[in-house]
Amino acid sequence: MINQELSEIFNTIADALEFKGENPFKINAYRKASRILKDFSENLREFSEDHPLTCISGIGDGIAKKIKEYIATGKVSKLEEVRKDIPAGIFEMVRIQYLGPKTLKLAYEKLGVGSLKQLKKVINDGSLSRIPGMGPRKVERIMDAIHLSETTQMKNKRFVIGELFPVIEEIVSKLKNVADEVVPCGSYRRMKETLGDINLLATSNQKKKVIDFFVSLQNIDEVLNVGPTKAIVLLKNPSLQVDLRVVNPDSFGASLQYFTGSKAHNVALRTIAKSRGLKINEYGVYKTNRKVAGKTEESIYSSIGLEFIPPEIREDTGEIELAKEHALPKIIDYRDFKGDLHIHSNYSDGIESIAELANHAKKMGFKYIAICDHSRSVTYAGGLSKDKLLEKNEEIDRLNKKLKNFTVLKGTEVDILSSGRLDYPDSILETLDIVIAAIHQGFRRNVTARLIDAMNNPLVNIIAHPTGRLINIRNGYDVDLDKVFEQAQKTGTILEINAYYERLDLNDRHANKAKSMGIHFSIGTDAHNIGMLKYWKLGVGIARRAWLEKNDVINCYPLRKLKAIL
DNA sequence: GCCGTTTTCGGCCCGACTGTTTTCAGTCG
Repeated sequence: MINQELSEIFNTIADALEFKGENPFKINAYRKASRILKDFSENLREFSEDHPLTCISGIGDGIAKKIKEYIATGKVSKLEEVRKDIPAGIFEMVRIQYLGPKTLKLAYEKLGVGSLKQLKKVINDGSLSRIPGMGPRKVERIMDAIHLSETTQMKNKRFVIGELFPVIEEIVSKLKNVADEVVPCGSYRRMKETLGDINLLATSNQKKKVIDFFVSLQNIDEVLNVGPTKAIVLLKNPSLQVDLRVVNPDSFGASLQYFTGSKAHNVALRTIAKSRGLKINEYGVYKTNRKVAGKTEESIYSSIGLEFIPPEIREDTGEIELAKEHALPKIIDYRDFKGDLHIHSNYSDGIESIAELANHAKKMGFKYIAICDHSRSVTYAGGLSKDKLLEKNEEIDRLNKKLKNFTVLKGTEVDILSSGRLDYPDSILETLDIVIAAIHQGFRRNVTARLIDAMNNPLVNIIAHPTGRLINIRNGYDVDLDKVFEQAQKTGTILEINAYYERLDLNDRHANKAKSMGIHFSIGTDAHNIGMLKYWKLGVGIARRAWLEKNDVINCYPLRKLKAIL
């Protein structure tokens, strides 16, 4: 993907300039561009055809020119130029913790170190620690970091957010024994689909006590960093970094804001504050030495004239400009969610009975659920024969008579076969309240055409997990999403945001694009057991990141309106 | 290299922790 490639190129240019000791602000401009392009929602090649690249905030004439050069020629001459006289090994070593540009430059100039192999040599023979400015402890730290980077292969490894739910929950509940408040922040609070680390914020007037407790928790492999208000540890299993910051209760809002990020969002906020003669840090907002805000997160935003911005959209992708105008859309709230529309029961490959699922969902506060078991061809997942499906319908009818203020919808996740046909005839689909069509086979066979055919059937309400990707496991189907979106727009077909944590499909960027075309969405956990129902929140999180509003998501509709749209 | 509710020039977020220093540089988030 070209965006990714350009992102890496500008990051490497930044590394090179940093090694050379050039203007830090110029370096920062490249880093910023790298970050922007990595998360940019459109394909840059196509985007550049009908937009000036400089309309992207953070991309100016210089970088725009380099992007165009890359599109035209497949290379960026600036990159060739700056890395010409730097050994290639430097670019690998700079990824290792504690090996920054200054340290690498020192080792290069004094000892000619240009590769990891050479670095290890000067560590082992003691020459590195004899350089002025270095010392035994610094060298030891570097040695550990090298070891870590070689043994764990966790280079840039990001964890799927749902996998970390239990890990976060456990640490938070333990910390609550010693701290007043404990809140997970960072990309978890922003509901990104993957997390690189865990950031925890605690409030307490006895900070040291909280920190001491934290660094002595079980399951800690190594304490990387510990001070009076902050500690960083490396967990054993899973092997990831957890940062804890402890502040006084009166700084809670400021710290929450600071620790939630994103970094780009925070930098933009602090810049606005500065232009207004204010200073934002993690303790509050200050006018010279007087604190003017900090207790709540809302107070931080209002102190610099901004509307409150929900965590999930703090990515500096236009939310700040709208907040200045007090014109942010009212994005879907977790409380708007009325029920899960994609659940499997023990009729196919789920664990629990429909009654058990219904009772549990009702306790969770849902108003309805849809039971959408697999269709007959999906034999490996216990797909239902026609007769079995009709039998299931009858069971649901009986159950609905007994349930109060709760409804089970009769559904299916019907397969779109390799031939392009649906796995049930229309006469069967007609007996259902909700029909989700999905591809589980033939991932490379005319996927786009098959999806379009399915959408042309008026009995099909929803397309499940439209791209078929599994995060960190496999790429999606061979599908042209633009065509799928066009067809969904034309036919009024609803697209699923599958909330299972390995899918999250559509993702935030796709959903945002589809919304702009007026497409509606349904959120389904694809739960195969009761424990998976809780991941509905991930679906809403993705919807929020996609800037969807209540009306865009059919799970927010009361039952009558839901049935009407189906 | 980017950007503009002081500006097309002259700024560019802010602080914690570590280690090597005797007041601060480097790295990280």
